Amino acid sequence: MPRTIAEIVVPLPIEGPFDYAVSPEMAESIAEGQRVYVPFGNRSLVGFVVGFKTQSVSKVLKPISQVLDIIPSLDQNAMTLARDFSCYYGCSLGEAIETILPAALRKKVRWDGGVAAPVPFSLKKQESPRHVVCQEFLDERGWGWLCERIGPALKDGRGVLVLAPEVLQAQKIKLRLEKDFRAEVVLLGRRLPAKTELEVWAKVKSGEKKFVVGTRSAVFSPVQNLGLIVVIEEENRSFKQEQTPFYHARDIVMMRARIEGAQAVFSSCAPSAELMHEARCRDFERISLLPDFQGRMQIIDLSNYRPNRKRILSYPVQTRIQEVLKERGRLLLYYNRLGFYTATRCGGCGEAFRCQRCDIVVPYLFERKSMVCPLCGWTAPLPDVCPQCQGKYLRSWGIGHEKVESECARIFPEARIVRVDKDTNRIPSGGDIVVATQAVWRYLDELNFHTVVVLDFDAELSRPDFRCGQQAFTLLTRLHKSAEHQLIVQTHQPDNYILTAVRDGDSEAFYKKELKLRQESGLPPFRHLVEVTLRGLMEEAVREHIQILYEKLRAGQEPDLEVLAPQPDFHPKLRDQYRFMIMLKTSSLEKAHALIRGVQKAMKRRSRLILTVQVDP
DNA sequence: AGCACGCCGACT
DNA sequence: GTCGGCGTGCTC
Repeated sequence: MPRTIAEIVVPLPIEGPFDYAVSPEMAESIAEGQRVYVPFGNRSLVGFVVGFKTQSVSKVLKPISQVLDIIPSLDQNAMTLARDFSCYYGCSLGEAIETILPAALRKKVRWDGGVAAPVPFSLKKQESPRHVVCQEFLDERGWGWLCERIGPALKDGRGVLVLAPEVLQAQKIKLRLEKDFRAEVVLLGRRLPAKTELEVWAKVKSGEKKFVVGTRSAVFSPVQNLGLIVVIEEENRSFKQEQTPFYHARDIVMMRARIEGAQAVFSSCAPSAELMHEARCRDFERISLLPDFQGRMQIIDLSNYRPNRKRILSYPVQTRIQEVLKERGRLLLYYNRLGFYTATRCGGCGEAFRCQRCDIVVPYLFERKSMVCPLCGWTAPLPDVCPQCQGKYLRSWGIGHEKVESECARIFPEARIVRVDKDTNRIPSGGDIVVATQAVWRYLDELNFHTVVVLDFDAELSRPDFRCGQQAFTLLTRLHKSAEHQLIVQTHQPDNYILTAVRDGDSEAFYKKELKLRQESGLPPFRHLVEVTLRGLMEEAVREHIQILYEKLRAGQEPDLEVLAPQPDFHPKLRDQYRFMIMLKTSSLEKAHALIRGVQKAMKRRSRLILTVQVDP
């Protein structure tokens, strides 16, 4: 086909593509997947060539100003991935491409394609390889097993991509892989300086480097002849991008595996229920290398000990701590609530102090001598008098992790106590008792304890998040390993399925029950959730428009496209913005996105209201 | 997403 | 009489 007109998409939330005239001298070199610089409205943008045609419905075509790539930044596989991405997440193709490319290539820079043109690899693709879920800790055994999977892929000359949830882990894994395989491994991801990212990216794309490790965004690494994708700690929420276009690396792994004929290997001590369901439906190979922890876990039913809210340590736990200390054992007390007190109230007017920007009751941090908003970081010292009524009697209450620390100091005066929270920036050494929030997670590989105590298991289940059960299961599974002798859990619901599954080492029981609950509620992985969020500075405006939005969406409801009534978001106010959301339930994302797109177009675009769409939040 | 165009309120 | 607020439409 003569290349007289190019179809070009731009990285904006608008459907394309747009047609542009190709000058005769460009016609020779222009190709699909290239970046181009094009006039767009009254400005110019970096766009992407997605096709060619000889006729256009548009009367006047603007010419492409410049072709920015010699070798297309996006090869055939990347283009297919971008298309799948935009359909799945309901964003424009241009936005999808922008997320796939390294940051440096989103700007108007020429790119010559790196050192060498891609070597034409043999197109020997495995015939839909069987994916694997392995329940394991990355201990000697688990690591060995993983290496046995990576070795053959490398030997076949195929590319290998390894994803870890955090940069620190990715770096450690890189070193470990380099040592074990005596091969060069490159680290790739958005955290690198843009220039470095581009350099490494180019070497990967050219086929010069084919062993890549990285975090979430590395899932887009243009690894050539991709044979294997390994996902470490698959259930970790870091694999979900928390900004538009809110993609989940696991979804991208599955897309790429399909497009490129690669095998996916998921490693986790507690894989997500979503993955386990897919493993069952699509017949993944399933392996468990989990050690037997039978008899290590003890459940303390708090109902048996006169519930006293001021006592965070039940009598049997106190006794146990005393014993462990006597044996010179080390303890971890897990308690995921920051601060000394969790709230402060004026005795006069009864008002609790809230963050001005997020409208939540703020905890008091003893170490910082101030109230700190856990959402936006707003901080203020406790005032002497109530700003509302000038009352002098301010009262703080509620137990935070600092309070747990001070309780321990009082009850066990001889023990050295260390605290771990998100302000801690190194592995806590020493200390007989470590009091920690969820921030301790990143140190768990380095730390082992004689005994681990989960002080408030019920709190883990009280969040309004349908995945909190999964997270509680992951937490307990992980802590079970760190507790060399005993894991003690304080709870009011000793028969909870998560607790019993972990205690009995019966993860199947957990997945069975968890998936049954999800199915009954029509939640992922059985149906997709699409969350439409509207946010803005004026509460009334947001309320009013979420209602309008709801009515329009509801008009397009279908049997398999359920539109739920508007609700305040999980954080109804965040950094001065009010947030409301509407949830759609469907098994067809195309349907949901089509409906939302239509409604968005029909809705008057009100000033300063921001609408975001999230698939499976 | 930007940006221009266009229609109604408080100012040099 | 205008400056400028925001609501609306368009971008090949």
